[in-house]
Amino acid sequence: MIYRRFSEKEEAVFEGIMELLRNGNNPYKITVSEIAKSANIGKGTVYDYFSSKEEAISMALIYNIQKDIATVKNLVIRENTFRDKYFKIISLLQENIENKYSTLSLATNYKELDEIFNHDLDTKRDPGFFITELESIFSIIIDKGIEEKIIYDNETKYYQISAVRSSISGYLGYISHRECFPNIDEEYAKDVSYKQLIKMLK
Amino acid sequence: MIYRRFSEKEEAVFEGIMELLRNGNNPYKITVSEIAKSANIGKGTVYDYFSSKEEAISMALIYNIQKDIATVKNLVIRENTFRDKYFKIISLLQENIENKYSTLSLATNYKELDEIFNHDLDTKRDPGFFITELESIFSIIIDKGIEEKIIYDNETKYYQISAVRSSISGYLGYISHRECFPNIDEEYAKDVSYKQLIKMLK
Amino acid sequence: MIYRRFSEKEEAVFEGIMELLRNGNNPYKITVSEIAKSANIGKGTVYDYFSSKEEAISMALIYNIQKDIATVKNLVIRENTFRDKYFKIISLLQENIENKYSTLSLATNYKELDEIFNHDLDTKRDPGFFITELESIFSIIIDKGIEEKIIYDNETKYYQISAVRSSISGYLGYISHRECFPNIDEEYAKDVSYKQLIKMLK
Amino acid sequence: MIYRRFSEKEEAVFEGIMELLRNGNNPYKITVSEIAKSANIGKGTVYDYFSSKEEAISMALIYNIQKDIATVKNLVIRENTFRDKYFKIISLLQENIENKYSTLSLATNYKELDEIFNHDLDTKRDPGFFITELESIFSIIIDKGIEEKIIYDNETKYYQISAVRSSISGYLGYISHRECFPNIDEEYAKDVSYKQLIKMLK
DNA sequence: CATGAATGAGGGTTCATTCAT
DNA sequence: AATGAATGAACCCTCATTCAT
Repeated sequence: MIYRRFSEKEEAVFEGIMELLRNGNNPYKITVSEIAKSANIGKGTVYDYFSSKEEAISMALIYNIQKDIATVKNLVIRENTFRDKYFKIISLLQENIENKYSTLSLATNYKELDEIFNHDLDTKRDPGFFITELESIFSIIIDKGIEEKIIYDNETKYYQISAVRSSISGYLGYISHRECFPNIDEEYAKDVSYKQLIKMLK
Repeated sequence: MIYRRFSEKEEAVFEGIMELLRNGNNPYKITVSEIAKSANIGKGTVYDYFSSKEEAISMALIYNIQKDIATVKNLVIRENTFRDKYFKIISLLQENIENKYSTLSLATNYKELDEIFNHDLDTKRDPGFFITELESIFSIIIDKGIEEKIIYDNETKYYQISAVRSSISGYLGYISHRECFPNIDEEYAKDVSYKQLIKMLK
Repeated sequence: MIYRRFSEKEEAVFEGIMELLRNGNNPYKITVSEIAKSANIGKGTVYDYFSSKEEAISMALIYNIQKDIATVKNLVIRENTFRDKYFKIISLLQENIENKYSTLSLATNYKELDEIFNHDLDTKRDPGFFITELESIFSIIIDKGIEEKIIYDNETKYYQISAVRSSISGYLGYISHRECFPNIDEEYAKDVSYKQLIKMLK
Repeated sequence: MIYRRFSEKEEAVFEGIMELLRNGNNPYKITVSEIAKSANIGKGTVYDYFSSKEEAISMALIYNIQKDIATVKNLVIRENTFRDKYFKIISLLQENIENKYSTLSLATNYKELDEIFNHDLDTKRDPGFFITELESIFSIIIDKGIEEKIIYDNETKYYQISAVRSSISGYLGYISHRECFPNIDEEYAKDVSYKQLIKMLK
């Protein structure tokens, strides 16, 4: 999606913005002054590298979504079994969500980036980039499951991917509203999610 | 959550705000002038009924989420079979999402209401209200499925609810990113979602 | 200055305004809502009797200055000796000043009424009304002093009046900035003022 | 009271505000737009140097009171005789008062600065600063009078200072309401004031 | 008469953006 | 290249005034 390398200043701006978001700042309310201070550069410098505040924030988010997806992919690949891979991905997504500002929940709602920030980026050219990336990770997991014969390969690709998406969403729904499930602990919720995934794919 | 009745002007403001959102306005960028114009009242009048812009928008959203959930519930109850109820709910949620500004996706991310609008509402007192409401609808569907013996009752309540949430999320994921699935039509996606639900609960 | 009688509502407004001022409200910041509430009448009613907020406040002030001057005059006349009359007037002015909102200091700065409230009143017609009134009280005091032979009658009228004005101002200066004179008590300051008056008129 | 130096822009704001006041603008009604225009700077720039309109106005007034008192002091010191010093101070005060917006009458009513502008300044820390400054000038005059043996040194310091304050107030009362004294010319009023001063201190 | 709901002009303040240094 | 002082458009909100009831 964004292929070129970024200059030191650009990355400083990205990191400054993410720092602000991680500290609980509302992305629609952060100011250029705050960004500049957080990035340890002058306010005018932001405009030497970005043509508007919206662009800077949009690019910072996309940059981080990409980075986070890449990280998730690497760590999932590194796990050996189907079960470990699945538990890894839901743990990573959970971490991301709990990190106050979830780049990855933005990834699934990336339309917001365009609509809310009113800044076009390249989503027009490659609108499903993030989804595609995520689904490639899902594929890796499914392939492992088939290899391990834990799940069958008797459904369409769409069905399989959708099943992973569904079971993950189920777990993330629990995480996002844990207070609604006082009797359910994390372990159990993970097990339920895994069980549902297998049932769907058997 | 909000139990009292609203005055004519309050509802005009709510409707004005929803109209703006439906027309694609960014909720973080709409101005009091726009709200007043859209509601056909004077700017000052907004402040006779709400103490701030944030309050007006927050309340408009909550009001509409409640209304939309109630509508969904009524329409789902009205359907006769397990299958019809399930297809009804995913169709209604789809409609809501496609309406440009989805109150119900806000319902599942209602924390935003607090955090982004910085306005407390009553979510503090009853934070899981919307989720609880939605899950009561899921329960109705599950009960029907059990009654029809299409699904079994051999899993925990949490498992059952979570299964509905998962399979719905799966379908909504398709809807939200249809452009990523050029070969999949709506009918098929619905069928997949339904099949996954049944598999999880068998 | 204002000769006609005032209706019940008009006096309610006057009293409402004075109440607000006595409670420390800034006269340039009180609102019509506050005035109406303080006067226990509807906001619209204020405009049935006054053509603007400025007029209401101006008239309230003038009304009260007149009332206060009349009170001072009566109480000064009632005192029997030169000394008692002088001590009476400075005590009354002191009370007025210490009452948070001094109508009488406004009287000597009545230009403010016009300039600050931008409302013409009748000061154009009778600009020195208050001053003249106050000086008639000073005259009464002087006459008594001459009668008692405590002071002589060998200076011009202007000189005599000016002497009273000066010695009173001297005392009020002390009252207004008592914190600057930690070692001077009220009694002593009054005695000094009286002594200065006599010296000027001997 | 305010010891630090002011930047060019700060002084521009001060001068802009004073210009507005000298032109008869009500200090409670001047707007930030007017201030900015009068100071030849942008509206936003005011807020780079002052945190609110009230602060800007309060500081402008205090700054000018200080400057004016310092000027008065210098010019009074420069005069050689008791009589010249006294005539100098009343002339300077007269000028100040006639300048439409009298900083020095504010000095004697400096509580207004706090109360009316609702802005704290340092008056809390040093409430009598202006009064003390003025009285130090009065002292200079008195000392000269004693040196010249025109007045005696047989009264308390408070009495002496109070006498100067009184006689000055007497003259300023004439100036402020000249229309009430159609037969009295300025020269005569000054002579009366001077005579009263001497009588009080003999 | 009396009211207070409704209005919208106008105010203080913020902040994205520019540009001289 | 980097800065931050300066700007002014645009926002939220207040409140004097009106007018239908």
